[in-house]
Amino acid sequence: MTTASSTPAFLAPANAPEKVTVEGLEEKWSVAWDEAGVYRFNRAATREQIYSIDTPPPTVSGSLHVGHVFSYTHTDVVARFKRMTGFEVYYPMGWDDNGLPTERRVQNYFGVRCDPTLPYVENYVPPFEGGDNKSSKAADQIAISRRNFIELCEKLTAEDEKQFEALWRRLGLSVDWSQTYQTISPDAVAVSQKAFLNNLARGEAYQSMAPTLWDVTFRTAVAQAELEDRDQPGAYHRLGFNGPDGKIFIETTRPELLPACVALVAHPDDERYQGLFGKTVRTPLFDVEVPVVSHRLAQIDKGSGIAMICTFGDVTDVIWWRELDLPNRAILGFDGRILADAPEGISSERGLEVFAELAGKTVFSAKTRIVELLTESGDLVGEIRNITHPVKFFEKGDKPLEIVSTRQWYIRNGGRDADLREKLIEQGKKLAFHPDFMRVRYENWVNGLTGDWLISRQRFFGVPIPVWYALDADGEPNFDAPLVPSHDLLPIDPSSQAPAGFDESKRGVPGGFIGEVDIMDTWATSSLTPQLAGGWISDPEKYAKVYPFDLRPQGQDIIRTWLFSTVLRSELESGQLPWSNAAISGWILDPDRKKMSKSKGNVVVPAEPIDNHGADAVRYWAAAARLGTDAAFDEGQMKVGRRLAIKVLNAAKFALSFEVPAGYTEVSEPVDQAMLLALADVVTEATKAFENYDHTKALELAESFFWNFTDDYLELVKERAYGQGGATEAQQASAAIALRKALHVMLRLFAPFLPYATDEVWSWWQTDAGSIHRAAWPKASELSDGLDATNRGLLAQASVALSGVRKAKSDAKASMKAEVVSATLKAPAAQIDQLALIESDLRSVGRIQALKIVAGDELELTDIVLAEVE
RNA sequence: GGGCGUAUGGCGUAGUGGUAGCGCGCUUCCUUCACACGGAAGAGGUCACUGGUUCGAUCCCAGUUACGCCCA
Repeated sequence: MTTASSTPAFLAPANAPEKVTVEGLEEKWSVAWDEAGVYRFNRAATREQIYSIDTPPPTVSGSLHVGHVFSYTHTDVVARFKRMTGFEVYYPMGWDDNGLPTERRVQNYFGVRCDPTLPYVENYVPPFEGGDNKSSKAADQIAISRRNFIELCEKLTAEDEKQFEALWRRLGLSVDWSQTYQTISPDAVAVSQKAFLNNLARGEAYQSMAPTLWDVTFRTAVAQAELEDRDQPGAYHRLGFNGPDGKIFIETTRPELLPACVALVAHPDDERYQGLFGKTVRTPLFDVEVPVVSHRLAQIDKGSGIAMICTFGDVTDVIWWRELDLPNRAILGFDGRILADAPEGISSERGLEVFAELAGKTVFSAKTRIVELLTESGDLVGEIRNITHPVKFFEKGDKPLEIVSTRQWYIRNGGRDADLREKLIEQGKKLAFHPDFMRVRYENWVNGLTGDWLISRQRFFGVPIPVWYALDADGEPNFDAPLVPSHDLLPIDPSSQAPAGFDESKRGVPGGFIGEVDIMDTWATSSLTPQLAGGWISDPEKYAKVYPFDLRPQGQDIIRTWLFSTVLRSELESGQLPWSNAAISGWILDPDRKKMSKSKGNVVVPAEPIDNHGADAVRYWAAAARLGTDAAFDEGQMKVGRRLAIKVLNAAKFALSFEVPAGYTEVSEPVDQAMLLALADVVTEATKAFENYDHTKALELAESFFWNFTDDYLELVKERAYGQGGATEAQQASAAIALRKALHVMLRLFAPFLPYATDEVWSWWQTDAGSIHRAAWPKASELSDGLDATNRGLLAQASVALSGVRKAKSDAKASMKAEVVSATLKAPAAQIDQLALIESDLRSVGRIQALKIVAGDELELTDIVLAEVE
């Protein structure tokens, strides 16, 4: 409460411009906020005073679309609310410049490619700059070192980052722009490597030689999280195997893997094959003896019920191979072509001949050829049946994944460890998801994990796995005991730096060492955004104050990747949740309810709606959609937002135009008190909604109050506020003070949504208070203290009466300013005394010369007699 | 095939176990002393479908259908 001696802030003299407009507010205020450091994080605050946000780093090599504007606005609204409620908000911005999109963009833009075996070149100048970003041929690209490649990446992404930042500033994100990070910066590499080395030291990271899902285009291993099933055309081929008692027919979609066949399998309960289990059959063409085995995963009703197991046609083959302890006769190379040498097992002259013919062929050509051969030999019987079936793809790839045996790095994620899985589920229960049902997606993913997290990638651009391997006297690497760097040397690149105790001359020679050439999955870095954003290595003091974070905003599509992997790394590293709240935004759909995506070509560039409608308007549209709910791109909503912003400016100018007669500080009139009491309820409810991460409801409450305020209250009291209609000075002052008090509160309720319009108005009269965005969030008690609660509801009654006047005039097609000679207000007996209190205001606004108030059933204005108009 | 979500006037959306709100659009009007980037009044909905619980269901339960997303 203000004391009697000081003038309350809302009574400060106001200086509104003659003509108000939303035009130009963005340029004016984004500069002003920056100069005043309104959003700068004050690191002197204690942990309890800090609200920290693990902001999603946008991919800078992609382009922004309105979906980004949508979800980042949701976060900003929360940040602004928290800042106003007294928190010191840590709201950094990251740039994701790691990964394949950037790699490809740099290749095409500069005409280079990365070869980590090459040495670094000082002051390197690329062959050209500004490629058209269409794919250039690998053969035309100049090979350069990893460090040079990364430097070019940083150069290119720095440009993108500037554009992104400019857009975010225009949108009004209250980010502290001195707190940014990049996922490919030396610090990010060091953070990723340190976390990895910790995982290794604790036994959570390990290597394994295993069949691995492999993308032949990108020539890299692919993790479970990057898989997707796509329906593909395929065909069943019926092949005859030579059994002890004649032909055994199997059906396969992959006849080209016949040389990799290691067994036939049927279900243990399948009557038809009981006699064959334990016996051997011979493969057609290749004459290899393979056993007939039983396994529960064999499907009785699929094809002939018996299938061939190959190394490896699909993930089921891997399970059979592992569980049944079968030999490995892999025939596919990393390039997706049939290997030059026949696998062990093929020994017949004809078998070797056939294999030699297939060697070097792609899977596709090999299939064509082997079908011809099988047809000639009569082993392929019946018609080839075309089908459509789901096939595993790398989500960024366009060829089906193959399975090859490779040495890879993994991090334990609970896929093979029930205890860890249980712990992760427990952590998920402790995390407050907004909306709550999103937790189920997390739990489904954790429970559906089938293996550990494969983190090594056979790419060049990214965070190197920071280990070396000692070479023995024969030059064979010892993979079981990797050599690791000490943490103070991070970041390191094992392909250009030597491990402790060696120098470069020992690289690749017997008794020397080799560096690991693989890099990490980009999620291995992204999963550490709390550590990156918080300064785990670079600023431990700050890190202690912001971690665990308070909020992780993100999209629903990356719950299984980003959210899960971050929870995992945090659990492994510190045994706690990385944040206490996860706010999940929905999708932006185009007006036809289709998800916006680049491939559909229906993307809206975010600068356009901001240009057309203004930042406040675009923010209004975004904020009107609840978390977790998809929203349509709706320019109509933006127009509504723009109208709201304009109305706020105009209503404020009007409300501030009424002078408060000197000496008065009280809101004495019942209807004025009623308005303030109603607003107090709005403050209570809106605050509650915000605290529940329901910004939409907070906006709705503020908005609907505001429109009532302008449409009814302002109309009702303006004559009195002007001092007309026989109002006393005290009555005039009551209205003028109430208007200012209400405005003072409403502006703050709108500030998170309409940062530009609200700060503009604030600056007209709250000149000593600084930006509204550092003002205190309103409290209900500011309004309701000292008021008579029995006046609550009076404004609603006045509105009903006011509607009656308007309807009568509208029906008569008369102006709202038409004179009314007489009218009768009927009201329930209990309300008559109350209504008498606003009789004067009602007569003023309605231009009613004589108003009778009588008892009736319900509140109603009747017997309206309009003055004669010539 | 499994999981999750959604279904409310032409469109976009709130909401509640007891007469269904709002915005856009539409119709009819009204200006210019805050706002025509405005204001007023009005028309328009059997709350997807089928059952169940209940005195009463748009809301709770079960099932169906459609759509979206995720997973297999």
